[in-house]
Amino acid sequence: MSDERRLAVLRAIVQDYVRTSEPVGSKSLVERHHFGVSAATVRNDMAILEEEGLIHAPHTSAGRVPTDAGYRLFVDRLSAVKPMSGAERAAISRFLQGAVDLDDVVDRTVRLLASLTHQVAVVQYPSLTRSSVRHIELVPMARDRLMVILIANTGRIEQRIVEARGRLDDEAGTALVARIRSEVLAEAAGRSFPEASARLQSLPERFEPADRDLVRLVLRTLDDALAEEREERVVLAGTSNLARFGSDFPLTIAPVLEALEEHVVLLKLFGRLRPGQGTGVAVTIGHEHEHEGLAGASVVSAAYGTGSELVAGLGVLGPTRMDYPTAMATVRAVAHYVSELLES
Amino acid sequence: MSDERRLAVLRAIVQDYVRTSEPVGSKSLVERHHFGVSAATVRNDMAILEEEGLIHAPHTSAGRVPTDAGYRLFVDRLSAVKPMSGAERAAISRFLQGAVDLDDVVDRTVRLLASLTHQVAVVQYPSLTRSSVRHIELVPMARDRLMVILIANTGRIEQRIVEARGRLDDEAGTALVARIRSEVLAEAAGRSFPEASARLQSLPERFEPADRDLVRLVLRTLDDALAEEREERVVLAGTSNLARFGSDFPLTIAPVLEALEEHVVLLKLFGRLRPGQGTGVAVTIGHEHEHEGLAGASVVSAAYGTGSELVAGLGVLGPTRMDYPTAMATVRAVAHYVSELLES
DNA sequence: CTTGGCACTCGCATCGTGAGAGTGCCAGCG
DNA sequence: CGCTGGCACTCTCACGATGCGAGTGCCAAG
Repeated sequence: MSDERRLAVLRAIVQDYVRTSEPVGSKSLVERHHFGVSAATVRNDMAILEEEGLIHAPHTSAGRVPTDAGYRLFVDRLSAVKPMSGAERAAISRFLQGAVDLDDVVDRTVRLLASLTHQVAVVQYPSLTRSSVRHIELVPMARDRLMVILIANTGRIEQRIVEARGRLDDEAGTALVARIRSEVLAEAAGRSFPEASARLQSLPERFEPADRDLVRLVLRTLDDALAEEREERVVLAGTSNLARFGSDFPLTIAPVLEALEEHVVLLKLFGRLRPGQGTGVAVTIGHEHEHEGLAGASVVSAAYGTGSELVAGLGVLGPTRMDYPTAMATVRAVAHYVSELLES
Repeated sequence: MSDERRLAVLRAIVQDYVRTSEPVGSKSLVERHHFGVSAATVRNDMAILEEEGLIHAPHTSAGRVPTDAGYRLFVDRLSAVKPMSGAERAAISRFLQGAVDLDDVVDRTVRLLASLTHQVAVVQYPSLTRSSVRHIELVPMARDRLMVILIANTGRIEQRIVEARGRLDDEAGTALVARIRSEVLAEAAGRSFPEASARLQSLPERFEPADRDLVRLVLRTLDDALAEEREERVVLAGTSNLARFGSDFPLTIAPVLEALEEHVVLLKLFGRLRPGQGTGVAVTIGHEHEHEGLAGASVVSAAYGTGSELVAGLGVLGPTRMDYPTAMATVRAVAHYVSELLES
C-alpha cells in the first residue's frame, strides 16, 4: 500500500518519457532510478497506476506512457519548479532591457521564450481594459477627418479615424477639437479604460448641441477600441519547433498550427489566468483544452503586466510530453522580468 | 525539331504534376492531353527536356517531375495569368472594405490571401522610407520624458520615448515642446520620410543653444525609426497549410517554418519588387531563393501601396509544385484592391 | 508485501517476392 | 527526317511471412 512509492514511480515514468520519448518499461526504470525494490514490484505498481488511469500502455508489449491525468498529477504534486541559475536570470533580464518600444518588448519576449524552451512561444499584447489611459491625442487630418490616438500606460497605442460632419480646418473647428481634447484628457488621463469610458458618458452634454455629434464620435472610438478587445493581438514564435519534434506529436502538427492561427483559442487560455495562484504559472494539458486540435499539446502560461495589475498573458506550447519543470521556471522568470521592465 | 510541341509537353507535365502531385509518365500524358502524336514520340521529347534540365526523373521507372528551371520556363512563357471572375473580385473588395484601421487592413489581407490560395500568406507592413509624413506629435509624459509619435500617410504609427535633460512640465518646457512641434511639422508634413529627415538637419540651429539637445533628440528618433527599417514588420497566415500539404514538400517543413520566422529573409524577397514589371507579379522558385530552407518552396509576390508609390510587398509561399496561374492572379488582385483601399 | 522466474503476447524490423509503371531503344513507315 | 508500335529491361512499392526482443502478467515462495 505504499502510496508514496507509486507516486515516485509515476514521477520517474514522466521524467524518463520526457527524456527519451519512448514508452518506459519496468526494467529500464529500476536501472535508472534507485527505488529500493525490484522490477517485479515496480510492475505491480505500474499495474495499479494504469488502473487509476494515470499511465497507459500503447500496446501489450510496450512500456507505459503517462496519460493526461498522469501529467496533471505530476505537475500538481510531483514536480518542483526548477530554480534558474543566476546566469540565466541575468541573461533574460539583459536581453529584455535592450528593447526600445512596446512592439520590441513583445517581440523580444516571444523570441526569448521560444529559444529558451525550444517550444512555441505565445505572447499577448497588453490588454486595454486592464490598463489605464496615459494620453489621448486628436489630430486633424483633412478638412473633415480626425485621427484619435489612444495611448495606454503600457505603451500600447491604438488609433482610429473618424469623419466629422462639419469642417475642422477653420477657426471654429480647430477650437472645438482643442476643447474636446482637453476635456477628454481631464476626465480620462490616468484612469483605467473602462473607468474613463464610464466617466465620459456625460461629456457630450457639456457641449453645444451642434457639436455633440463630434464628441460622441470621439468617445465612440474609445469604446470601439475597448470592444475590439476580443480581437486582442497575439504574437507567436518558434513554430518551427513543432516540426522539429517531428512525429513527436501524437497526430500531425496541422491541427496545432490551425489552433495557433485562431488567436481566439489562445486568448481563452490567457483569459483564465489569475495572479499569484501558487507559483503564478498555469498549465493546461492535452484534452483539458477546449480546442480539439490541442488535444496532444500542453500550454504553460503566466500573466504579466504593470505593477499589481496583470494585463496580459504569455506562455509556451508544446507536446504533452514536455519538460514541465523547466518550462514553468522559464515562463515564470520571463513573466517576472517583462513585468519589471514594463513598470519603467 | 518541333520546339513548340516540346514546350507544350512541358506545360502539360507541369499542369498534371500540380494536379496529381505524382510523377507523370508518357502514357498518362497522351491520354489526358490531345497532342497529335503517340506516347513514344512524347517520350523522345521528354528525353530532350530532361537533357535540357527542365524535367527530372526521381528514379528510372518513375515518371518525370519538373525541375526549378522547368517551373521557371512555365511561369515565364507557358502560363497565362488566369483571369478572376467578377464574383471573386467583388468578394475580395468587399472583405477588405470592412477594415477599420491599418492593422486590420494588413490582418484581413493576409488572411484573405491564405484562404484564397490555400498557401502561406505573407504581408509586409507599409514601409516608412517609401511613405510620407502625415503628422508628428510630441506628448509630454513625465517631467522629463517626451513621447514622439510619427504617423505615415499609410496610417502606420511609430512611437518612441526620449528623455530630456531639463524639465518639460514648467511653462518654459511646455512652450519649447510646442515650438519644436510646430517647426518640425512645418518642415516635415507631407514630405517623404527621407526627405523630411534631410530638411530637418538644420533645425537645431534655429533654437537657443540650451534647447538644441532636445531638438536633436527628437530628430534622432525620426532617424532611428527610419534606420530600424531592417526590422520591418511582417505578418503571416496560413502556416497550417504547410502541414496540410503533408509530405508534399520535398523535405520536411521545419526549415520552411524556420525561414518564415526569420523575417529578414522574407523582406529580402520583397526588397526586389519593382512596379509594373510585366504583370506586376514576381515569382521566385526553389533554389533561386538565397535561403536554403526555401529550396523546396516558391514565392509569388507583388508590391502594393498608395498611389503611384509602392510601399510594401505581399505574397504567398508554397511548394514549388504550386498552381502558379491561380496564385499569380490572386496575388495580383489582392495587391490591387489593397492599394485601392489605402488610397482613401 | 516483495521477489525471482517463466510463459506469453505483440509490435517492429527485416527480408523476399511479385506486380506494375515507365523507360530506352530499335526497326519500320510515311 | 521524324513518327510509331513493340519489346525487353529496370526499379520502386506494396504485400506478406518470419523472427527477435522488450515487456508484461501471474504465481509460488520468502
